[in-house]
Amino acid sequence: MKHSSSVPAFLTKLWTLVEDADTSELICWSQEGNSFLVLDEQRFAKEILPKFFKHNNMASFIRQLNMYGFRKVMQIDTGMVKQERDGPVEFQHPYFKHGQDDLLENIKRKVSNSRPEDSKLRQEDLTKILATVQSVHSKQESIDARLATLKRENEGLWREISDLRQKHSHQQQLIKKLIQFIVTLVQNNRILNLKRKRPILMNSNGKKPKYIHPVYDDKVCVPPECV
Amino acid sequence: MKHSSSVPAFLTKLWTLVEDADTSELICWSQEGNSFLVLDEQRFAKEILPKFFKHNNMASFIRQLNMYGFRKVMQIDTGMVKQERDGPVEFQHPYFKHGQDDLLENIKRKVSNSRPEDSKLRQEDLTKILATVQSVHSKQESIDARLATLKRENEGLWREISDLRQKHSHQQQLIKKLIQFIVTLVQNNRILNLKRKRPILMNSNGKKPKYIHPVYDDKVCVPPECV
DNA sequence: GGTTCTAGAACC
DNA sequence: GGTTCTAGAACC
Repeated sequence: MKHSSSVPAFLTKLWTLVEDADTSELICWSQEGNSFLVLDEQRFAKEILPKFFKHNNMASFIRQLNMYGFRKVMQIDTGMVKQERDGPVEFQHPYFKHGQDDLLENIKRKVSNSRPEDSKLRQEDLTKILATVQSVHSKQESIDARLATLKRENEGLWREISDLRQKHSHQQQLIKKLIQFIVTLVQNNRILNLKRKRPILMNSNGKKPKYIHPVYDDKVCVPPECV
Repeated sequence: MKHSSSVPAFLTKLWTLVEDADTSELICWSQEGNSFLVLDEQRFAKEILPKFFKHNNMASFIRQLNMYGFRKVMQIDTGMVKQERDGPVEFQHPYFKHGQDDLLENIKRKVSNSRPEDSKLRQEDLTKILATVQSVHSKQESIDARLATLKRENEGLWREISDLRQKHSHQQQLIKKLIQFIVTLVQNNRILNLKRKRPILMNSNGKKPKYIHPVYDDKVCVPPECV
C-alpha cells in the first residue's frame, strides 16, 4: 500500500478514505470498483473531511477532485419518482480503481497552466502581430510611392528616347542629303576640273576623304546594343 | 412589497427569504442591514432552499448570488480560538439592503457575455489578421519584384539615353563639319564662278537653300524639352 | 500543492 | 433566466 512519493497527498488520502472500512457508510468504492461514492454528503463533509484535510467543505473537496481530473458520474434517472431526496455523489477517474493503487501515479494535477504567463503571451503575441502589420503596411505605402515615382521617371525616359531616336533619324537623313549634295557638288567640280586638272575633294587615289567615312559606318552611329 | 416586474425571480425570492421572520434562525439580515447571513448552511440548504428553488444545493445558491454580483463577506478572524466550527455565511450587495427593496431593480444578472460568440469572434479576428498579413506579405513581394524590374529597365533607359545623346552630339559635330566643308566648297566654287557667273549652291537672293535650314534650327533638332 | 471565492460553460 | 459541473484566480 506504499505509494510512490510522486503521488500527491490528496490522492493517497482519498485512496485511504475510500478503502477504509470504518468510513464505508459515508464513502466507498462503487459496485464495479471504477468509481467511488459519497453516500451522505453532509455528514461526510462535517465528520470525515476535517480528519484528512484542512477544511470541512464539500466544495473544496470537489474542487480538488476536478483539479485532479475526476469527473462526477451523473446518476441514471430511473423512471421512478425520486426515491431518495439526495442520491449519492459519485466521482470517477480512469486511473482511480479499486485494487489498482499502482495506477495512482498516473493521475496528474492539472497544471495551473501558468495562466498569467499564458494570458500575457497571447497579449504580447497580438501586440507583436499588430505592430508587424502596421510596419508592413507603412513599408508598403513607401514602396508604392517609390514605385509611382519610378514609373513616372520611366515614362519620361521612354519619351526622351523616342524623341532622341526621332532626332537621330532626322539627323541621319540630313547627313545623307548633305553628303548627296556634296557628291553632286564634287561631281560638278570634277567636270569643271577636268579642264583645270585641280581636284578639290578627292584624294590622289580617288577615294572619299577620311573624315567623312564615319557617316556610313553604322557601327559608329547606331551601335547594335542601342537599337 | 410588490417589486417591479423587471426584478428577476431570484432576487425577489431572496429578499422574501431574508425578510421572513419564520426562517430568521437560518437566514436573516445582518446587524447593519447591508448584508445577509446564513446561520446554518446545512439546514438552510436542505430545509429552506427547496421551498423556494428547484434544488437544495448550497453551491447552486451561491452560484446565483455570484451571478447577481453578491460577494461573500469574509469573517474577521478575531484572535480567539475558532469558537464555532462553522461560522455563518455572509453575503453582500450594494443594492441589497434591509428596508430598501426599491434598490433591487439596480441589481443586474451578469450577462452571459455571449461567450461562444466572443470566443468565435476572437478566433475569427485572429484568422482575419493572419489572412491579411499573408495577403499584404505576398503583395509586398510582388511589388518588390516589380520594383526591381522597373529599376533595371530604368537603368537600361538611362544608358540608352546617354548613348543617344552622345550619338546626337557626334552627328551634330559631323553635320557642322559637313556644312563647313560645303561652305568651303561653295566659296571655292564662288571664286571659280566669279568668272563664269553660274552659282551652284546659292539661291538668287544669296541665302542658304531651304533643305539645309533645319541643321541650324535648334527647335527642330534639339527641342528644349529633351535637353 | 491546498483552500476558497468567483466565473465559464453547457444544459435545461 | 436557473441549475449543475468544472475551471480560473488569488491567497496561503
